[in-house]
Amino acid sequence: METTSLLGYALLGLLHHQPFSGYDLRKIFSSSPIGGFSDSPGAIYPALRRLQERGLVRGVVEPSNGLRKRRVFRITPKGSASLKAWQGKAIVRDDIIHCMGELLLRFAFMDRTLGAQRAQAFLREFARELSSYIPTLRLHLDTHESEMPLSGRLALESGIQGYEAQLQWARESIARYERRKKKP
Amino acid sequence: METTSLLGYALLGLLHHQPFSGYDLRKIFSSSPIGGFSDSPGAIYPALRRLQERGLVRGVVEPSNGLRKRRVFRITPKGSASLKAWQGKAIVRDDIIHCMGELLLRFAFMDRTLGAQRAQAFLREFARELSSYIPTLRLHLDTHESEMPLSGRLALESGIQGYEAQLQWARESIARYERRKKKP
DNA sequence: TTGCGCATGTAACCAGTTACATGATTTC
DNA sequence: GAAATCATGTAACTGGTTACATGCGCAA
Repeated sequence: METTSLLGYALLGLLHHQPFSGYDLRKIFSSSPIGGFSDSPGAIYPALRRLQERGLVRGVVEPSNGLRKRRVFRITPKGSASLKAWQGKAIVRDDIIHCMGELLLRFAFMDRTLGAQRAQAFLREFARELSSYIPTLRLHLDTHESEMPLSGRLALESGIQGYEAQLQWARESIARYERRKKKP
Repeated sequence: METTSLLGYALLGLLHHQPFSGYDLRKIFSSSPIGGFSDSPGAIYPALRRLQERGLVRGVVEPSNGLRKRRVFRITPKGSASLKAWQGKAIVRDDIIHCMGELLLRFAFMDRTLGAQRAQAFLREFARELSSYIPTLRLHLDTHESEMPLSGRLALESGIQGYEAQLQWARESIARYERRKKKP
């Protein structure tokens, strides 16, 4: 079974917007707070090669402004389909617990791939899963409070408040899409 | 250079509190929302073996209530020292960006290792780094707003609000420690 | 001519994932 | 005697980290 790593999808998401060289992508990762991916060549170049081997991107050497030749990668139709399939997957509780960063990454490129409609639907699903999970965390905290030191309780509390902030963000974002639809 | 993985430190943190078998630790990871570690045997048993090889824990076989023998692990003085050194490290911006989960894990066991005083100091450092980082994120969002689709802006906004929630949590937690000091 | 910024890569290493193997004891 | 639970482990694979290697063009 051939799977794509989170880094792979991040690359696909960026390449869906426009073609980039490996070096460009490294700069993007090092200069912007996207996801927190490493900008090391040992991560990005092998990842691009894997995507190419699987036909999701295609790199062609282009001699840029007199400098050293750069290999510019473009996403293929197959790559675009793979990206959209990944973004469109249903959200389950386990994603909330273990893959929050992945969910945000899926959403980040969504306007330009699946469109505003689907992005809104994603946010509604996200909010639904969050609002069903948060009470179970609260319950866990209440029932195990006595066994935990203050720092442990607070660490758990931090997680809960983080989820609550995400939920609030999701609701505000849905409203933002609604407002934009009225007057574009 | 011998380093300890995040999972390794999580195990040390739990074993600092009391001895556990590998199976106990698996159950803890699968039943509680700690960090989001895997409860798979392929992760935990090798991690325990590595800790033992480096003298940070010691496992002894104890025939429990007639069931199959269990190997119970205890933290060693060297393991305890290593745990405390890790928890006591200075917080830098890169920790905020790339290792937020690690920071929370460091804090979660802190009452029982470094004490309430040091835990409070940790929270103050944490709040200081957060409050210096958040404005740079806001700036980044403001300056790059035009190039990003709505979903991209919102994803970044989500990160910022998450950090703000953490900051608020840290301040409340500091206050909680203060209050507890007055009347224990 | 030294060094820096652009640009691409490779190799050794390591930890986590998945899946499988094993074995004892209790319960139905 | 079949199944469930307790309990420990191994092996193949994969992807990211770190560090190193290389090569071009330009400016000091």
